[in-house]
Amino acid sequence: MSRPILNIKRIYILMRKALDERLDSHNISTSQFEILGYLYNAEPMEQLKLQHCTGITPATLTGLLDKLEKRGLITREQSPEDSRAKLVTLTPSGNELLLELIDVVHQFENDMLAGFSSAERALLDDWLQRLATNLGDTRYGDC
Amino acid sequence: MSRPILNIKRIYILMRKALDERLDSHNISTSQFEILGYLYNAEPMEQLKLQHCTGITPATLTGLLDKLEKRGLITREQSPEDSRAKLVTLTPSGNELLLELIDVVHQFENDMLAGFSSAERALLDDWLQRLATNLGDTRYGDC
DNA sequence: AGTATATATTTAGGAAGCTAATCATAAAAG
DNA sequence: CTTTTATGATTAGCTTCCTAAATATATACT
Repeated sequence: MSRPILNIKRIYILMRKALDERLDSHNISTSQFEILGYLYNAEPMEQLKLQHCTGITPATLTGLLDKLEKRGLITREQSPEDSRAKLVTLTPSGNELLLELIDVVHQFENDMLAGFSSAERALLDDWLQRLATNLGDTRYGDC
Repeated sequence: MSRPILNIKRIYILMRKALDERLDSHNISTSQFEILGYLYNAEPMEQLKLQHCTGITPATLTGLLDKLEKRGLITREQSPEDSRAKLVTLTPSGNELLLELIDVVHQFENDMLAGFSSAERALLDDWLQRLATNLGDTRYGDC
């Protein structure tokens, strides 16, 4: 019987494992990559905006940023406009790493989608978005 | 830019959260449901076969079965053919619960796929299988 | 101003998955 | 036989994610 939930779960677990292997030499996780990606070529960004863009919860985000900060890939500073908020910025070293990661991830996605035509990839992308929306995805569009 | 990996990750996280909410009153997780499903209407099954069917690692499976056993939903007994192996069986109480869960999950999947036609659902299912295969899925077909 | 409420982040603690190491039993090799 | 190797399950420990509660600052209401 068709059990989409089990396939999604399986794909996620296999994907993370395979991707973690490829990113292992860079000592970075999928979510960490995601965060760096949003900071690329952007102004310093409030953590709150990163939350909205990634859908990652505040508590999780704090932990991820702690690690990135310790490695010198980002900086966190108090926002001058709101002392509660912190502004996150990509460091030059973070920027350099990100450029390498983008290649690795792009190649990985390509391997994962082997056998899918461009049209199929576009449609799959659309469908994944629809699934996320049906599940109550709250990410914003301006990211 | 299209980032299928981030969409898959997001869908998985949202899916588990939403499904956990619906299964919460039954106090059962997605993976626990998956295991019960394979035991439905089947002979006692070796843990090893459950591993192959679900793709869950032995260590994780042990923990999940511990919980199911404690709740009296399954039994574990030494296999007469191989004293290392254990045979897992659904109890009447487990069977009863499973019947309820199937309805909940079916409804959930239906909600998740809202807006998808039957043909689209079939194709999506096919594509998810292909993704899993590309990622090195090792589940067997005879499950 | 002073109090109450709301917001941005952090801390603490839990669930589910993983790998690596261990234990017991089976199978294979000498 | 006895020793080595392989296999089924478990245990211990890590990671990533979550929720709920705490902290600090901002905003709104008398």
